[in-house]
Amino acid sequence: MARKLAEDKKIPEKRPLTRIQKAKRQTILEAALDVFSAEGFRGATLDRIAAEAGLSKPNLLYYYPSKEAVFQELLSGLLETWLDPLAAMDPSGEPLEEIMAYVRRKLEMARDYPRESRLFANEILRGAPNIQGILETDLKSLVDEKSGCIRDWIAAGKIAEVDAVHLIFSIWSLTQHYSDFDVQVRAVLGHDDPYPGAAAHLEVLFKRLLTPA
Amino acid sequence: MARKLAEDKKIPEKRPLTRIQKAKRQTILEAALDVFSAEGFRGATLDRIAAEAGLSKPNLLYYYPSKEAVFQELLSGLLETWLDPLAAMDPSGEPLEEIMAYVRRKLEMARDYPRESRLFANEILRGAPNIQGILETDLKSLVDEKSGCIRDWIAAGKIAEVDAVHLIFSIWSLTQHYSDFDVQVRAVLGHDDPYPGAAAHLEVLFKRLLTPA
DNA sequence: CGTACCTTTGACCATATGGTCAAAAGACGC
DNA sequence: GCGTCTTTTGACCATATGGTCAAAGGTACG
Repeated sequence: MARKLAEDKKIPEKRPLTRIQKAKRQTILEAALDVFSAEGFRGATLDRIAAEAGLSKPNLLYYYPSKEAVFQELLSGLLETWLDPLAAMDPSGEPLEEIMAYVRRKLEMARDYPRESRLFANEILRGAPNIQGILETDLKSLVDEKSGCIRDWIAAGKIAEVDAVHLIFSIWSLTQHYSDFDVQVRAVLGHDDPYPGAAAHLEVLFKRLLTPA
Repeated sequence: MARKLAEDKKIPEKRPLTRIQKAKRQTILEAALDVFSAEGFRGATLDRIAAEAGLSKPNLLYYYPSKEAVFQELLSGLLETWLDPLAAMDPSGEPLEEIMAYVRRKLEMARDYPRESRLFANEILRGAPNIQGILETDLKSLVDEKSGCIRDWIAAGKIAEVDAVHLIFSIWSLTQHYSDFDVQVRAVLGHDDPYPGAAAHLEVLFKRLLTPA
């Protein structure tokens, strides 16, 4: 039967995926997140992802055409979640509080979504082969917008003078450090939960940096 | 010929390596640093490392018994270099200046030795399978010592109150971010060199954080 | 030269891995 | 119960890759 006008391979190109298909794809992505974030792209194997998802390898490949396809869907799906907190920074809010809220939110994400954080770290470390374009367009324009907003706050004397873009980098690096370098942090800190201390420290750090003189 | 009393495999177990052997091993490590830092452990192949070093694969394996051996020697060889700047922090120096010097030194290393930085980042991201022990012993005791020193400075009123260990984490993350996340930084910043801006920003950040009230 | 050692390599091997395929097994509407 | 479509799988393939080996090519030194 000619399937619509689709250049299909496996899954029929009917617009709507069935519930079941969506669910299975979700299961696969979940398993893939586990494996990719722990082993990196090259280190991850389809067999392991399939096993983790409770499928056979050919069955996985029925839902996604290739290992790369899984990885890329995972990555692009996570990107928006990842940038959400920055996008949520409100130009009309109270400046210092907006920034502190962003810091807190970002640290919570590091704590609650370490796999996502590591997946990105991995991709960027490798030179971002899959998302360089997005970084240069979507990410850049988001940062441009928000750093402009920060600059306005500075000009209005609401927060102390800082380089707005490097401030954003600082927030990223200081928060993600606690997920990406988790083993190192824990090795140094012993077995206590690092996050309460981290939260308190970042609170101090950014308040001292940003509170107007 | 019975070779000494050695459980050798390839290279004879005579204590001193010849000049030539040292040189070749160095060449191999240099090539390995290139490849491992760019592709990660699993992504790197012996063929590529050998090619980069100008050797055949069996020849490389004559100098090192396995891929893992190359990686581990590389890693442990770099560790001390990597921790040097922290070790160099002088308890009897001028506190704020000692810390700022450490920050500057670390940022220079991020700029000048990005491969080393990425190699470590990679290893830690994977859960530090090869150096967890070292982190929990050598690294931990170095950090314990230096954070004690920082605490003394705080008690003496020389710098503002901060969590000493998280301060050290902050220095690591803020500086290494510029090498490990280089593509991202450059994607956002455009094509200018990020380092001058980074240096200025970190100067401001740590001075505001640490200057006593 | 000769000999004893060091170095290098082409050929080869076993395994891992991404991916294919045809056929079996379900689902579902009738 | 039947026919059609979707889903699943066992068997299989090509390639990549870490690693071995025996033999050839140096090298140093008497």
